[in-house]
Amino acid sequence: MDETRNFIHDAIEDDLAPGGRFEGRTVHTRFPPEPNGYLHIGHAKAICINFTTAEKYGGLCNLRFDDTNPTKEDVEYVDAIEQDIRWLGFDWGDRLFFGSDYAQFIYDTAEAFIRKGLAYVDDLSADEMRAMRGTLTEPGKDSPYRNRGVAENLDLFRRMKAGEFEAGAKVLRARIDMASGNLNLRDPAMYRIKKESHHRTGDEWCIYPMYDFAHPLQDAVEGITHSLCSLEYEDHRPLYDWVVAHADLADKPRQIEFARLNLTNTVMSKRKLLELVTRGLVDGWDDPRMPTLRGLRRRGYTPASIRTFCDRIGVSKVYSTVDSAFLEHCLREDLNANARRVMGVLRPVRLVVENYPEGRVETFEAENNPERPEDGTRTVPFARELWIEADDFAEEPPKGYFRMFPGNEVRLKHAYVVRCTGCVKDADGRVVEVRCTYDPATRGGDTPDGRKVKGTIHWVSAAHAVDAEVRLYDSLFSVPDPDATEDRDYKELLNPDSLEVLTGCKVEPSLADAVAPASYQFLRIGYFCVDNRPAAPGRLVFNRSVALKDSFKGGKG
RNA sequence: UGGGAUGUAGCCAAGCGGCAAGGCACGGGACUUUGACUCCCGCAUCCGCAGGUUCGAAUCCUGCCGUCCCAGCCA
Repeated sequence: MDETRNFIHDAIEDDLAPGGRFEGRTVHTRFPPEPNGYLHIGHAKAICINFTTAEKYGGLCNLRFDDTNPTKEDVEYVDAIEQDIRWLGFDWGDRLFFGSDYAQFIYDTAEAFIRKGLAYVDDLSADEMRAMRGTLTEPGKDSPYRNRGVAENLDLFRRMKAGEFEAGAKVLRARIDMASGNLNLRDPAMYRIKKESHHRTGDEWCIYPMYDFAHPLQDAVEGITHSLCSLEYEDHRPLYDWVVAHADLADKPRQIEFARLNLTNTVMSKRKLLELVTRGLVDGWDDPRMPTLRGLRRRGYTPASIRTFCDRIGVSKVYSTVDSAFLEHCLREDLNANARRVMGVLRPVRLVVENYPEGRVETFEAENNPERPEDGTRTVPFARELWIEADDFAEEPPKGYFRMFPGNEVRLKHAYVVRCTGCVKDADGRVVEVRCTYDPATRGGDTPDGRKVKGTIHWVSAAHAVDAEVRLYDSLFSVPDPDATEDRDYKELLNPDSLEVLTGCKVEPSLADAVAPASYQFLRIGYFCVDNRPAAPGRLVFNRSVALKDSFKGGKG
């Protein structure tokens, strides 16, 4: 983590250098979510950047809920957000803050701005204000209330606070420059009237500060040195600096913007994610196909894999969309190293070992993880009748196929080498049973005579197998960039095959008591986790986190 | 002549005047009791384009082109 570099680190090191803006200071960042929705992988990037940047320089990172708009925010999200950040493994110590806690301070600062002639109360309606703001290419016009005296402004502002005016009747505006090329500087609103209960301050206030006024003050009060945010705030930086410059505070935090994360085959906007949930297009915020942290968690993503991902995608100011395959790669890397291997048959077909005595059962020791010998072994039972993957048998093998087909030898992982003798089909010609004979000399799967057996397949003893439901997930959208397709509603681009539910799957008995959040590698298939929503007693549900890579390019098996 | 950013491989991304890192994806090979993992090899004579400065430019200068963001009393 120390060797990663980006332009933010460069900027911080300049600031810390002798003569720099923050020479001798402790680097202090913050993650400032608005409690109006669940966190997603895009937030994870911001969380990682803020926490790891502070850590890199021996600094601190605060968690601050940016709750300045009572109409959109809810306490229910606060807990969820805290949980998700903790789950990722970050710790804000005792530095949990709420923007609303600074309400009085921000209000006092607003009065100070009024006294300095930097703000005025405007009676214009929202529509009138918009009409007078000008356009991208034309300057705006001064409001007729722009030159009210300090005393009148102060009086009006206090009466706004006292609740004398209805919502929308008046706003406090910064007095900057109605002709600025930067629209954010055309006398932006600083305070608006909202007669609504706030999730923390209740009915104490009926005026609430706007982000542009509140955020820089919150940063400054907390002693934030580097306020890291996304690119769309670049245009707001002059305003941020303006507020900070005129506020009566020693600290002058520096805002630095970076590009937010986009991922292929998914959407990241809160609005769209919310719509997917409310329309029932997914199974809630924690649907394993959702890019929310809760969705990823339920999918089987580990905190480590997400942090590695965020670390490796880098930080820059270029609008970018990262290939989801890279996120999957990071998950496989983590799970390959840490997930125990088991055998599970998703689409079972019966295999009968003709020369194996009926009723006989023997057991084999199977390694739990070849990448971690210290994880030891487990016992798997073997008998005459087994389940194997339907895909692992082909009456007429495609080119390059080296699994089970008549006459071919294949190894049953950990057990014996068997030779396929044929199959039994039903009236419709469907294979219902595969037949084979085993070579007793190959116990454990070795070939004492040194002969090569190319194929190795997984299996489960029919008599000992445990039934399970397996959910196969794929990408939520069938196109790389659902947001970019303007001629079609993004909901039409949902991948119809993003979920396939398989019942009657057969897994080895060691999985009988598996509980979330355990992850396993089902040999030769992929990584699966126990679904973290409570299943009916005795029922096992596995979610596929990500499939194993498969370099077999032959025809369908 | 609105303002602010940004263009390095299919996708991320280093690079900061000395002769194009790395990862993902992809292709080939080795190994293999997972067609996984691992390991090799390949993958930008070129850095949006055009000029210029320089012994030397992706890095500096000029011009052009493309893309993104901004007209909430949202954040």
